[in-house]
Amino acid sequence: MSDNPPDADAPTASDSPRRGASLDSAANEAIELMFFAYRDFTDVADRILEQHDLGRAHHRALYFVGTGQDVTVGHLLDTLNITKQSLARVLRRLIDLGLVVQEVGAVDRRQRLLRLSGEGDALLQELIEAQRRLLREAFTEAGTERLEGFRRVMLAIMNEEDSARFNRRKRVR
Amino acid sequence: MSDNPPDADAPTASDSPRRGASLDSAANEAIELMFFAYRDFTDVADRILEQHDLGRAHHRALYFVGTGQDVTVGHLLDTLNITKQSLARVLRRLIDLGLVVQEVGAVDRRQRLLRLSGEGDALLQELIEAQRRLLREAFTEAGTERLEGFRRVMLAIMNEEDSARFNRRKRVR
DNA sequence: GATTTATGTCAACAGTCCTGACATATTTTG
DNA sequence: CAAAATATGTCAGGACTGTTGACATAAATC
Repeated sequence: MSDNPPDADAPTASDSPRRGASLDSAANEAIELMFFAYRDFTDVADRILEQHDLGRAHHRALYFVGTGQDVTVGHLLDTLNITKQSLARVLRRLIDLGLVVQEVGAVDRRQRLLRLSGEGDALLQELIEAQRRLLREAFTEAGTERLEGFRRVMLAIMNEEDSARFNRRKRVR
Repeated sequence: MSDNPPDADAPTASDSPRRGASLDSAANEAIELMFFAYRDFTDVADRILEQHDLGRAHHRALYFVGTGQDVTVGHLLDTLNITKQSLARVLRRLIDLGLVVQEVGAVDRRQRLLRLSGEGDALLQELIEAQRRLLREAFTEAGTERLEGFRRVMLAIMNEEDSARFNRRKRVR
C-alpha cells in the first residue's frame, strides 16, 4: 500500500499511518487470541457437560434461565439469537431432565416463565465455577491491573445491540 | 500511562481488601463478555461465508492453511483438534471449489502440503479484513493503551498447549 | 521384509441450527 | 364482542459439523 518513510515523525495525530499499521498487526494477532482463548474457555464447561450428556446449547439456555429474572421463552429467543425450533428442542430436554421448570405467567398467562430446579441450579453453578476459576486464574496470571483493558476491549468488540443487552443484564442482577 | 475513563466504574486498584470477591465478580462478568464478544466477532465472518455457502469449519481450515507454512493434513488436525473425518469433509469441499490446492511433499512424499489458490487467498483476505476491521475499531474505541491488557488476559485464558502453539505460530510468520 | 506413519475414504450416528407451516391459548384492539 | 396480534408449541425436512470404527494405500523407517 501507499507507504510512508520508515523513520517518519512521531505518531502525533490520531490516524497516522504507523499507528494504523500497528493496529492492524495487533488485530491480526487478536484474531488468533479470540480463537484459542474462546476454545479453551468453552472446553472447561464442555468437559462437565459431557458427563451429563448435554451440549453447549443446553449450557447457554441453562445459563440465561438461571441468571435472569422472569425469563420467558421469548426472552431466551432474543438473547440467544436462535430459532424457536432450536430452542424448543433444547428446552424440552432440560425440562424432561427436571433441570428447568415452567410456570404459567401470572400477569400474562400465555407466557411460560422459566426457572431452574435445585438440580438445574447445581449444574449451572458447577459450570459457572469451572469457567470462573479459569478466568480468575487468568486475571491473576496476567495481573489484575490489566483486567480493565480486557473488559473495555471486549465490550468494544460487542455490537451495540449486545452491549446494550449486556448492560441491561448487569443492571438487573 | 493513560487517562482515566470518563465514567469511573471499575476498581482498577491492585489491592482491595476483598480481592478474591472482586476477582470473582469480574470473572462472572467476563463469562458474558466472552459469550457476546465472541459471537459478534464470528458473526462478521459468518456473513461473508454465507455468501459462498461455506461454514465456520471451512473458515478455520482456510485460515490455518493460508497463514501457515508447509501446512499438512496432520498439522491441521493438530491445530483444529477435530477428527480426520471432520477435516476431510471440509477439506474436500475447499479443494473441489478450487480454494485449496494440494501438493505431494518434497521431503516426505506421503504428506500433502496444502496451500491456497489465488481465489482461496482472496476469500481468506476478505474474511480476515472483516474481523480485523472490527477489532481495529474496538481497539480505537477502547483506547489503544488498553490493548496490552486485553492481550495478556487472553493469553492467560489459553491453556498451555495452545499458548505454546500460539507463540510458535507467531515466531514463524 | 516388517512395521509405522500420513493420508484418504466408507458407513453410520448425534447435536445443533435452519425454514416454513400450522395449532392453541390468551391478550389486545378496533 | 369479533378480529388481529402475541406467546408458545409442534411437525416435517434439510444442512453442517462433529464423532467412532474400520479399512486401504503409499511411503518412510527399523
